[in-house]
Amino acid sequence: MSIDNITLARLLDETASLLEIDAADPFRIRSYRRAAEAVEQQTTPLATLATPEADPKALLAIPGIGKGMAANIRDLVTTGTMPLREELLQKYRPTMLELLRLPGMGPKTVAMLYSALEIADIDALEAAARRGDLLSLPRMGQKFTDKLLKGIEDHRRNASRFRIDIARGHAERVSELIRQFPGIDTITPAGSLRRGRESCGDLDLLVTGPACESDVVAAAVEHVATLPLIDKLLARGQNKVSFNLRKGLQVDVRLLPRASYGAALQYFTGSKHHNVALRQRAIKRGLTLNEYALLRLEDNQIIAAASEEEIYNALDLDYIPPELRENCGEIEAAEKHILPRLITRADIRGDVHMHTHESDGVNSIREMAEAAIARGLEYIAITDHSKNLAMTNGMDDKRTLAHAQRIRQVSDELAAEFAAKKGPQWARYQQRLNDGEPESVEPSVPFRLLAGIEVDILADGALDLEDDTLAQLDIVVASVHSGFNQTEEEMTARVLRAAENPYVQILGHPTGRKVLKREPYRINLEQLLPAAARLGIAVEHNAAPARADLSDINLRKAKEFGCKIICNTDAHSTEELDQIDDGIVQLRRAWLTPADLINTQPLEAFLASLRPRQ
DNA sequence: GCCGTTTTCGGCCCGACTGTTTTCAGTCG
Repeated sequence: MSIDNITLARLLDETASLLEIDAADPFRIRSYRRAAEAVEQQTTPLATLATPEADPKALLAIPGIGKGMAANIRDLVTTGTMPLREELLQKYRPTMLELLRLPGMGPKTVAMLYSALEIADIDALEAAARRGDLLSLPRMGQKFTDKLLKGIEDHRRNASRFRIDIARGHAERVSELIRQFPGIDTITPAGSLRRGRESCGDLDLLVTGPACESDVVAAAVEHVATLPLIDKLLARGQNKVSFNLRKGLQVDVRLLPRASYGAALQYFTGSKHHNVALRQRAIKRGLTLNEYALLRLEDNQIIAAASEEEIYNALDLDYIPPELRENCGEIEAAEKHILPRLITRADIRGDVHMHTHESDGVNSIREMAEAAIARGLEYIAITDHSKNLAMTNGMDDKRTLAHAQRIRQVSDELAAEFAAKKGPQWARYQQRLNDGEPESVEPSVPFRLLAGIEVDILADGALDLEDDTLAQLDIVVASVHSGFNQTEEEMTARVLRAAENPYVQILGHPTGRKVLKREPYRINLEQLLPAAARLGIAVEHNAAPARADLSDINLRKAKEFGCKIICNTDAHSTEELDQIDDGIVQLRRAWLTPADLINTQPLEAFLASLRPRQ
């Protein structure tokens, strides 16, 4: 069993932490961290590049991987460990890495606790803190001990991160309360939420407006520090407030004058590595970048500060969208003016995976269609569950065909209304005109509903409906919903067999991956994606964070293998159609353009790009 | 340990906050 990139990255990152505890050269530590990040971002499994037969230059081609790190990676791949790591683990204990996750605990403190009291894990630390043993150590008073005990408690209760849509919900609730203070104009979530990471460790909210100017900001800080939803106030400075929400999520609020808002937004959006690279670039130009401004070094003259665009432009770069700021080539692309035109919501024309109350959805066919029209879509497919999913009231062959007939009937009704210049499409157009939307154009084609199915892939790879039934539908999405206890090989073979069925056009949520939850099943994408590309079958990027999706890395893989990629919501209600935004963020992080997705095409072209029907 | 438009050595990003301090080290983002 070969080691995967995520594990490889984790081992390198742990080595960096051990080096920190060992008080090693900070630049050496940084290079281990950078290597870990680089490894995590790779789309090809490094285990295949680290074999004796592989081209030795392949690893060196990755930025941040030099001769030494390549040797480390080869050791990790062949032996599962590496000399430096083993040496450090002789000296320290692996449980010390967990101590570093406690708030206020850094490498120096961990090292000191180990040498003074031989404390190497959380239990021992807690016991020592309760006995008052820590008070005898330098720079450790009662206040530190109390904070540490609370930190241990929080850590035990909730050591996990928050899924992006949950975090965004919290951000909106907090923002609403902050906005009640007079003189607050803008509140922007920064950090990993703005970059569209799938999960957030904490929330960064940047606030600006007249009330944030430095001479009056104290009152606004007071307002934020006393918000009713604060569980525990963590820190409070001149223009910064940190607190925990009851769910355990940490929120950092910064109140900033308008003049430096762009610099702050840039700074706190990150990522850390992107910012480091940007500041290095600034220095080479005789400038320095901090959270207040881009300054000229010689006379501290402000070059740019109010907007991110100004800052990037002053560094001779095109504006870089937050989703790309991971120091993975975006700076070079911005310099050469070759950043991709990333997908936006307006590019998505169709959504061909959703459910109604015929199976486990909550809305009717017509309601889903009207909601899709209201969101500017041109076509959708209704794909309710098939019979194997009894608990969702899945449909047998007969019900499937009857349902298809009703879907086409609604489509015809809407088309008739459209022809008569009535109905939801014209209503939306009229609404947009009234709202004064300049780009609003008269709708020219009627909205279309496609009759589809989300057919179940059984344990042996067969489908649970007859081919004759599938042949009479417009869209067939096939997905796995049961039998997750199979091995990776079995699961891959199962889905591949289903993909051989000529009526299957789309593989629904192919990885079945659930963010921040245990994976329901493992599948070998290195086999599945090329096969899908060869068969002309589309792979779905499921937009819903709550269910399953292709992460940005898997999306890049799918593109590299030449797959047709489609982004669907798998909505079970009209509101869930908005989850397309969560899917788009991942597409953007993967550097995908509208041309990389097939449901950015008008209906006829979209249908033509699907696998041809028999 | 990495890297190169100050290149094979000598650099490598920046500031705020906290707790325990009388000037700062450590942590954090």
